[in-house]
Amino acid sequence: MEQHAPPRRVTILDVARHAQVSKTTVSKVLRNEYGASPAMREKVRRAIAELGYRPNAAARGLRGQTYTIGVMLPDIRNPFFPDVVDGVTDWFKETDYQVLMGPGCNGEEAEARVTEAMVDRGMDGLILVAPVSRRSHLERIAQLVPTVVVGRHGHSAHYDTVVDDDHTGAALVVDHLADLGHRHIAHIEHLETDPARLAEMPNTQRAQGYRQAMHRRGLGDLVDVVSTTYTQEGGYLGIQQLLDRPRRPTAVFAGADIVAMGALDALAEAGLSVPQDISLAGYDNTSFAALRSISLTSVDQAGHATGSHAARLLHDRITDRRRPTAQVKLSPTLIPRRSTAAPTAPDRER
Amino acid sequence: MEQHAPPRRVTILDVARHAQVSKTTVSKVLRNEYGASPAMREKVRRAIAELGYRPNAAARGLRGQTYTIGVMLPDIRNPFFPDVVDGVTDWFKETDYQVLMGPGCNGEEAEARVTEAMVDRGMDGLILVAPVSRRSHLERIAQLVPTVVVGRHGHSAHYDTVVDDDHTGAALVVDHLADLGHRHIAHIEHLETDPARLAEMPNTQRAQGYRQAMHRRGLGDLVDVVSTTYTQEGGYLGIQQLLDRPRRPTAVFAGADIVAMGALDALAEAGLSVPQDISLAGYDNTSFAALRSISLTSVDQAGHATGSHAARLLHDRITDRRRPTAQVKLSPTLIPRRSTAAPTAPDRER
DNA sequence: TTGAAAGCGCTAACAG
DNA sequence: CTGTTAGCGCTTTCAA
Repeated sequence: MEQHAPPRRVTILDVARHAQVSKTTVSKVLRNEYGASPAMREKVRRAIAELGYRPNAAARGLRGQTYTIGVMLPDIRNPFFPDVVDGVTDWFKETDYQVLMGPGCNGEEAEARVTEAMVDRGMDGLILVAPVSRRSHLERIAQLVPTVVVGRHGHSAHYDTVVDDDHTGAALVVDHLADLGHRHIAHIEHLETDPARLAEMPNTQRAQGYRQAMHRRGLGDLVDVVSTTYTQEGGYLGIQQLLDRPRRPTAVFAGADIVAMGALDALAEAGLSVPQDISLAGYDNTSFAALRSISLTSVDQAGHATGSHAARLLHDRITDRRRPTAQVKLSPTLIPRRSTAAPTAPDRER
Repeated sequence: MEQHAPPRRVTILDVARHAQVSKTTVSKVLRNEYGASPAMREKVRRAIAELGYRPNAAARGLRGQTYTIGVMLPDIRNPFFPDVVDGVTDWFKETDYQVLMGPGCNGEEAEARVTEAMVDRGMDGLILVAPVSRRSHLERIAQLVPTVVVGRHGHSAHYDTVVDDDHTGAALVVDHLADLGHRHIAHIEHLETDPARLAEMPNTQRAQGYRQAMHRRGLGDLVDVVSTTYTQEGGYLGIQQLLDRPRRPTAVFAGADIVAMGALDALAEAGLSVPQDISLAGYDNTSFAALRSISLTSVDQAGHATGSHAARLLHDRITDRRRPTAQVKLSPTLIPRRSTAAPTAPDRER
């Protein structure tokens, strides 16, 4: 017989009654806690299955944990982030935790809103991917709830970090291009003005790595940086500026694949072909870089590994909140493709 | 003097005491409910600000609402979905609701896990984007919590739907290609085997729309469908099969932009250029279709509008759960680009 | 219009 | 090992 009354949700008390035990025992079985005999466990398990019981997360949260992990993403359009998210969710897949994501939120205000909302909802841990918020806000959040910050250099006493070695990644690109014979290698960077964030942002590290590598290769005089943003439009504008130079670069290192996309647009518009007229490299090794019709040389950041490291660190911190913080730095690798080649007219003058 | 003790969170009771009113009054002000004088409201507002009070969502959820909307996405890698998410979040921006997303989960099992988790967390409403779960599961969820299903045809008594008119969208592509002079127009579809879902899936509608339009244009004999999947690889394999045909098509309608991406790969590999040797059209009008180096003719689905319609419907349903369900169908538009052109060797033989 | 008090479903002390 | 009981922070009757 179907019940047409509003189907009140099964509670822990229903399970207890059905299994003829106390709420406490059911609760213990639920959390795999010590203090329930195998016989009891079995009875409870059966009752849970028979009644289709599911614990109410809000009620749990009021006393203990919510078994929820919040992941804040800066921009879901950037195809690098799905890899990180996959790394996180795969790691937590085997646990009782559920991962929920805060919607793409570039900007301090939006970030604050999302992180506060996650704290309000009693999430057990937060993973903040490439946040742009000022340091003090990150610290404050981390003091309220276990937090791991991904993609931001520098270290904190309150949160763990996972970053890619952007400095080295940039050097990989410069070395690759220099090895091909390029000398005038330009870089399109994301302009960071806020001094508080400056040193911590990956874009800064990449620009710095570029400069240092250029000097190391004896190309210090040819350092040529255009400041725009890590967006498609930024790449488009960046190329326009570079093409206005009295001496055009023979190769361009775009700080992100998305920038390279816009750069490709601008180059096509200018009637220049890649890599014949100019070599182009990106950063992030997104799936679009791999497209045969684009075939963009790029730096692979191991997004999946980044995500699983972050997940593991977060889990450790949830388990022991006073453990000293850790900083994980992952090494990127260069993926050479057809968008980079030796310069046709050897750039030997100077 | 800084307090170094564990900073217990400010509760509604603290606010009440500080404002010298009752918890009830504070609660009413919080929810903008009727029954508090302007003077009281002001006092409470000030106390909230001074104490930096934020309501505990878990506690609220135990009695009333959690002010949380869950959005389930099938695959965050598909660049169409960010538009929908933006539409949703933009709509809810002005409200007290917070949007949280379930991580990309292709497959019934993963979908069930995420939706159940959202129900467990007492979310006030769910938006399921292009779910693959069987109908009965969707109905069950919708009976537990207000739900809007996006991107799935057919209608339900329990949930509202927002879909794009995929049938018409496919026809737009066929007409466009036929107008250009193409006759042998092939289609790469996503194979759907489950009869329970068959008619409801957008991919089915697109294939059907393609067939019908071909007949309408008197090209019924030339209908040519390859069944793979809506993935990059699906597009790659699809082209390989089409090129093996005794008579190759002069134009290909890929069921999704992501499929067209893979198709471009396969075409490049085969040494064929687009649109000189073959015309190619996609579906979704993702930002990558717009890239000048790709310039893919595609169908725009108005993802942002889809999202905001879904948000509005959900909000309406949360307000009145017994309102009859609504089905919103949005009209797609064709965005012609350089990947489609008149066939070079007119396909006039028959 | 205001406030006192009773829960919501669960976990954590503590008693048996 | 098991059960009783007291809250967690909020909303919601229901009196005053």
